[in-house]
Amino acid sequence: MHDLKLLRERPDALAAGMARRGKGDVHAPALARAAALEAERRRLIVAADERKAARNAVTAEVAALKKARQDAEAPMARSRALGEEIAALEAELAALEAALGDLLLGLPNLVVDEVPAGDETANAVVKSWGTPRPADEAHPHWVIAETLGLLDLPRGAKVAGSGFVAFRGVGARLVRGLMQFMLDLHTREHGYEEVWVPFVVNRQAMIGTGQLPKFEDDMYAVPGEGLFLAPTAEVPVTNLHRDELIDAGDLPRALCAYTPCFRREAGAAGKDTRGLLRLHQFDKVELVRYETPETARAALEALTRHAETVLERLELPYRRVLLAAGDTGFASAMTWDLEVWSPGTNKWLEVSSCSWYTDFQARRMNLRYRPAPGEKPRFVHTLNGSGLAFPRTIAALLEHHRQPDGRVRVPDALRSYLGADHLG
RNA sequence: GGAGCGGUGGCCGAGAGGCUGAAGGCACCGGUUUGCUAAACCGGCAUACGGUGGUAACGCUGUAUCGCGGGUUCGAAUCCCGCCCGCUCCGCCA
Repeated sequence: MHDLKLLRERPDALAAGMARRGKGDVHAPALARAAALEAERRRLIVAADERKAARNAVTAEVAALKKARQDAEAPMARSRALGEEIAALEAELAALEAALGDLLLGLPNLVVDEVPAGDETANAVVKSWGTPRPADEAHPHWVIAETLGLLDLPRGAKVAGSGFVAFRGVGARLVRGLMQFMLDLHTREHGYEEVWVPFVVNRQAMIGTGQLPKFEDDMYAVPGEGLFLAPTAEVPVTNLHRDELIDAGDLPRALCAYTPCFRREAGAAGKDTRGLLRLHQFDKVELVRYETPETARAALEALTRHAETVLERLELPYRRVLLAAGDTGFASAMTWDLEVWSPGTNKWLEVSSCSWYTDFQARRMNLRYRPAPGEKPRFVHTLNGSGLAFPRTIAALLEHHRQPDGRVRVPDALRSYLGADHLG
């Protein structure tokens, strides 16, 4: 959500910013319409406010007359007439603001200057870590996992459909171990507060972080309840402080949470569907930060390092990719993806997306802070990133640490959680 | 699911048709006093959206806001209806 003042005073800047996302002027009609509605909105406010002021004056007259026990019928009639005009203007205003709100909620965030313009072909690898194991397409993770009995794809599909998986035995324990390992790392070494949150969220929360209204088709809805299965912990965790005014002394705040994530992936049928690459339900530990505008950029680097540390401890080669404007998510102003190397599929797999939302989400959530006593509230800057998503991490782990004897070496960091140094 | 009670500013808490953007307190800010701190005293202290003046910080001004949405009324924090949330009790339940 953008500041209406920006729409009014710098519509060109808004349009230019949207254009950097590389999809031509797709937002130009909405911007033009929003600007027109905004002008009309002000006209209606002025008209309505004038009449309200008049009514308030008339009402005071009535009170004075009544107190003096005099006839007040004339001002009462005037007030009634004003009331009807006000009601008509307000009805018009409400309809207009609803339309304007819909338009504004559908406009993406502006990216910051250091984000390259263009589509995903302009994405830039800014960092690499580790030595990727040569491609070994004979041993993709789904083969390794089924051979070792970690994963039961057919039975997952049996109970919920394709895109839902069952882990078994040591595989299930691996999931639990990853959850504990990641939460321990972020809480003990990176200073995050662990939270455990609802896995379903209401519509307002989904609007707050930007999933709605635009991406409703990708979400699982709970019929009749007005609820959605959380597509990422970003939604329940970031919305925890919705509609709050935070003391500056309480910033920054760093929260981390494990949650399952549910995504319909409505437009993705047939793409990367083997094994653990793309699921309707998966697990993730998420990092969320509330920052001031001054600290937010540095916090994005810090949060991304926290996610990278997970990969380093798991001894998995990865690279950091700065997303170009056109590939940057709807609500994000800047995103670094972390991609882990998957020798079994000969691909880099996205396992984390670390984003800085500037004040875009905070406006939608009405999440503010007071910089100093006596100063006016400002919107908080929000950030989040996976630290990490489990399935692709597991895929890379199995493929990368597979030994010639077919067993999988467990990295040191994970051994105490699994109680074993090998799988299989 | 049923019954009762409640939701007021950053926080606590009065108010029960007009004099209430809202008493009082806490917190916070400025000042007086003070060896320092504390205390005491004086003053200040909501937000949003408009209009207007200023490069701006901000000033002046209007409107709205007492959980949300409707209604009654010349006028609603206050009365009525619906909804949401919280607490207590009952029922059901892992």
